[in-house]
Order: sequence, then C-alpha cells, then structure tokens
Amino acid sequence: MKILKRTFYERDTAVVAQELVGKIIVRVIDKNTILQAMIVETEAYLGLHDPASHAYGGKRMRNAPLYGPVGHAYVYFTYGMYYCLNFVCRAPGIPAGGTLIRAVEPIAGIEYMEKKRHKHSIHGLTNGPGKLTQALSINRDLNGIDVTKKGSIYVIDALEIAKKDIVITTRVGISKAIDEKLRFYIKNNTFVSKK
DNA sequence: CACCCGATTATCT
DNA sequence: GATAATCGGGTGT
Repeated sequence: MKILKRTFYERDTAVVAQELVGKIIVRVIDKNTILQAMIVETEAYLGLHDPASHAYGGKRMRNAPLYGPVGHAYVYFTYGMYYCLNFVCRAPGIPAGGTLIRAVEPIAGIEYMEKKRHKHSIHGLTNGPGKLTQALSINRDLNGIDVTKKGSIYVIDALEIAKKDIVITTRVGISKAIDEKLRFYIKNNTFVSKK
C-alpha cells in the first residue's frame, strides 16, 4: 500500500474529493495502536468563491491551512464539541480548497474506536464527520499536518471505486450554495452518513 | 421513521 | 449577539 503523493492533492478539488472515496486513512496512535479506515463519503469545499467553504472571503486565522500547501490536514472545531477532518487539495493557481471527510468504514483498530465512541458495536461508529474524528482520536493537534508522509496520520492508496458505484449529490449541513453537487459517497455502503 | 431541540464554544459581524 | 461543514436523545406517529 502506497502513500498518496502530493500530486494527488494538486488537482481540482472536486476531482480529488471524488477520488478520495475508497482510499484509506491510517491513524497512528502509538506503536501498538494503528487504526485504518476506508473513506466512504466526502464533500468538496472549493475555497475563495464557494460561500459554504471556510475559505470563503479570504485567509484568516482559522482557515489558514486551506490556503497552505496541498496534502495537509485541516482540522476544525465546530458546534462547541466536534472536530471535522479535511485534506487540503486544489489545482495549481487556485488559492484555497479542501475535502471534508464525512464518513469512513473501519478496517483496523475497531476496538479502540468503539472505546473512544463509548459503543459496543460497529453500528454508527464512524458514519458522520464528528463521529469519525472521535473514533480516530483526531483533534486540533493534527491541524496542518502533512498527510503525504508517514506520521500520526496519512492516507494510502487502495481499491479503485468504479464511477457507477459513487453517488454524486448535494452537500449536507450547509446554508449557502446548497444546490452544488459536491458530495460523493459509495453506493449501498452502510457507513455512509444519513440524509 | 419523522421532527425537534439542547449541548457548548470559536469565530465572525 | 448569532451562527456553525454535528450529534444524540426525546417525543409523537
């Protein structure tokens, strides 16, 4: 399994968001605890001209990573209690952009994830952006980290998901640009978030 | 299953 | 002062 290179992230944000579906997030907690999960749902946030993007309206303290180098994590805190994970990606010349990871399917370290989520089963473990960060122990400490190098979090290549098995639809939980079809998920996958 | 609402705080207006 | 790229628990059907 190969780590996704920086060039993977250096393309149109919507294309990267779609192609991230099926890839695997590796989260290294410590030597004995290495979590793996396949990305099953993403959303593209296009940046400066996308009203729903945190990057909309220009660079500020919170959204700075979206303006930084591609292939890095952007982790933000929301609703007073949840973290959400993004990967910075955009075509050359575009000022900002990123992909929100909305849902993953656990592969390894499931017991650790259940413990973190205070659950006894895989049901509802990682089918939401706030849930998966809790399961994978993702917080502000990972904001800005390079995910193209082996470290505490990185992304590896995996199976190619056929285009016919990916659903493209509108984004969730936003109040602006609600008609843009920038959400991507694997058809018939039980770990995709509801709605 | 549908809808409603409270939790809790960083960030922006 | 309001809102937010959310979630889980509650009530009613």
